[in-house]
Amino acid sequence: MKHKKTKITLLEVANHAGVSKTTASVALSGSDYVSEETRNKVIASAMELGYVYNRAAASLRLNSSSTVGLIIPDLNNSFYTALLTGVNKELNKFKKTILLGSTFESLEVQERLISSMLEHRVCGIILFAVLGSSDELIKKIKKIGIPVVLVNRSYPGCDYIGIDDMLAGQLATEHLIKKGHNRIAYLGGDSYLTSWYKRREGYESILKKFRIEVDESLIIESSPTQEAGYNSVEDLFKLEKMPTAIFCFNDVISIGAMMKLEEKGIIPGQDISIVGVDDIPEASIIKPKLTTVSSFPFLRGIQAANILNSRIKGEGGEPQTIIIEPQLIVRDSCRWRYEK
Amino acid sequence: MKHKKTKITLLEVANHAGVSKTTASVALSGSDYVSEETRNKVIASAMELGYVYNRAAASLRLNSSSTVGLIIPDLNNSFYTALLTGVNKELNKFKKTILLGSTFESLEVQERLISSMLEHRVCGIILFAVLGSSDELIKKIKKIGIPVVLVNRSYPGCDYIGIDDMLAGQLATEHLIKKGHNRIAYLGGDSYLTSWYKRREGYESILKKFRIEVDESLIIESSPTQEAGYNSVEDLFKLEKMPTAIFCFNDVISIGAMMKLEEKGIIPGQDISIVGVDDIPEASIIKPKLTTVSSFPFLRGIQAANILNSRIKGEGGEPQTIIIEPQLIVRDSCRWRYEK
DNA sequence: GTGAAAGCGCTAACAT
DNA sequence: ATGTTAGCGCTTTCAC
Repeated sequence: MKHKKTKITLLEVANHAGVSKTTASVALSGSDYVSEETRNKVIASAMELGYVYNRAAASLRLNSSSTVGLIIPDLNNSFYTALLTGVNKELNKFKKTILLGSTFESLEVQERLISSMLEHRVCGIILFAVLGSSDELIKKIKKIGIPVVLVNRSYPGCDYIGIDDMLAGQLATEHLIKKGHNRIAYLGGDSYLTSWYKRREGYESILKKFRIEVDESLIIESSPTQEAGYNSVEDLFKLEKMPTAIFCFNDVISIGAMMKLEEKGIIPGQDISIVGVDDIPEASIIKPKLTTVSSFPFLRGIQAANILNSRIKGEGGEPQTIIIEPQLIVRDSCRWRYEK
Repeated sequence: MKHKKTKITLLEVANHAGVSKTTASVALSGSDYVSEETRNKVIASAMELGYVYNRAAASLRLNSSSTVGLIIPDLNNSFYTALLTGVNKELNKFKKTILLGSTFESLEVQERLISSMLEHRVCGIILFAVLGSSDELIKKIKKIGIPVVLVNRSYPGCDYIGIDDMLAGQLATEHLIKKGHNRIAYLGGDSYLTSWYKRREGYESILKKFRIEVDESLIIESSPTQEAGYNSVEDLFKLEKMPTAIFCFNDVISIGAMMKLEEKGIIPGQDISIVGVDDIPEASIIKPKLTTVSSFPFLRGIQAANILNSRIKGEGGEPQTIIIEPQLIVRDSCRWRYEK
C-alpha cells in the first residue's frame, strides 16, 4: 500500500496481451473490428493489470467528454432535486455523468459555473437559468458549439422544456373561483421570470372571465423561495381586507406562506385557501395537503436529458420546444366559501 | 453562427500576445513568474480570441482533474440533498466541481459510478456508501491513490465524518422515556447499516438504564426510505399491544410512518409519540412538527469537503475520524403519557 | 484483423 | 523573465 503504483496505460495492456495499442483500443471500445478471441485476450489483460481507462486523454483526443453539465438555481428546493433526479436517471442510461452546479440564485456564480463546464468540455448543458440571466450567457455557450437545453425560458436555437405557465395560472385561479372565492392574491415569485408573468396572465384572464376585477394590491412579488413566501405574507396583512384565497407562484412559497399564516392563527385550508404550483414531495406532506398545479419536474428532467442526448449524438432538426401541460392536483388546502 | 469556429488554443493566444506558450500558460495560471505587463497582454489576447482553457488537456498532463466525485444513495432523501448542499458550497471555494452520482441504493450502480469517476480522474471522492458495500470497493479506490472521505461508515485509511449513532439512539429513547413511555418501538432501517446497529445499542442501553425490558418484537427493520417507513407500520399493528412511542431510524421513515398512522386514525403527537433522526427540512414542515435528533447533514457536507480538500493538497497525517455529536431537537411529535 | 505513427492542448523541466 | 522541448494516454487514419 505504500509504493505509488505507476498507472497502467493502454500500451501496457496491449503489450501484456501481445497486440498493438490500436487493437487494444478497438477491442476495449467494443467495436467489432477485432476477433472475439483478441478482444477477450485484451480484456483479460486489462483486468489483470487493473487498467483504468483515462477519460482525460480520450476527451483531449476527441475534444469532447462524456459529462453533461447541469445547472440549477437551488439545491434546497425539491423542485430542482426532482428535476435533477430525472436528469440523473436518464443520463445514466447513456453512460453520461453529471457535472453539477447550483447557482444559489447568483448570476455571478452561474457565470463561473458555466465557464468551468465549458473548460471541462462537457458535451452538453442543461440549464435552469437564474433570474435575470442575460442572453449573452447562452450565446456564449452556443458559440462554443455544444447543445443547450433550457428548462425555464426559451431562447432561439436552444431546445426548451417548459410548461404552459399561462394554463397553470388559469387552472389554479379557476379552481379557487369555483370554490367561491373572488378575492384571490397572487403571491410570490419575481416579475423578471417569464413564468411569473405568464402565470399572472393566466390568473388575470380567469378573473376577467368571471368578471372579477384585478386588484393590483393582491399581486405581491418576492424571490421564489420558502423563506420569501413566509415573509411576503406580511404584505397581505397590511391590506385593508385580506384575500380569502392565495395562488402562490410555486409550492415552496405556498409552504412558507402556510407557516406564517398559521403562526398568525389563520388556518390554511380553513380560514384561507391556497394553491401552489409544481407538486413537490412536500406538497403531500404538509398539513393541509397542498392543492397544487403539477409542473412535472421529474418528467421534465427525463425529457431534458433525452433531448440533450439526441443533440449530442448530432441528431439535428429544428430546436424543439416541448410544452408540458400542467395538471391540477386537488388536495386539502382549498375550501368552499359561501358569500359572506 | 454557421461555420464551426476552430477552437482557440493556448498557442494561438501566445502568438497573438507575442509570447511563448509557456509564458502564456504561466501568465494565465496566476503565478508571478511573469511581469504584470506580460500577464495583462496575455489575458487581453485570451479574452479577445475567446480562449477557453482545456481542462481535459491539463488533466491528462497533470494526471488529475479539478473535479471531486460525490456519491450518495438517494437524491430524493433531503438528508442527502442537505449533505450535497454543504459539499457543493464548500467545494466552490476551492474551485472544484462536483461529479455527482446517485446510486439509488443499488450496489451495482455504485460500482459503475465509482469506476466512471476513477476514469474521470477525479481528484477525490466523498462516498456515502450504499447498504451492503464491500470493503473491496474502497480498497479499489485507495489503490488508485486518491483520497476518500466516508460519511456513513469508517474504513481503515479513510477519513470519516460520522455522528455518534449510539448517542443519537440514547437521546431519542431517553426523551421518550422521560415523557412517560415504556413501550417504545425502534422502527425502520437495516441492520446491515453500522448506524442502525449503533442506534439500536443506544436505544437498548437506555431501556436498560431505566429497567425496561427489551422487546424484540418492537424492533422492526426496513430499508431507510419514506415508503418503507410507511409500510413497516403495518407490522406494528400486528402486535398484540401497540407501542405508545416510536423511535424511527431516520426522519424519512418517521414521515412515512406518520402518514400511515394517520390514515389508520392514530394521531401522531397525540395518540402516539415519534422521534426521528437527521433533522431534514421536512421535519419542521410536517404536522405535528417532528421531534428529532439532528445529525447535521449540511455541516457534515462542509466538513467532508474540507477534509477532502486538504487531502488533495497532500496534507497528510493520520486519517481523521470526526464524530459529530447529535442533538435532540424537541418539537411537537411527542406527548406526555401518564400511566394508564 | 491488426499495426505504425501522428497529434489533441497542456505543463514543467531545463535552458537562456 | 521568457522560450524550447518533451511527453501525458488516447483515438484514428492509413497501410499491410
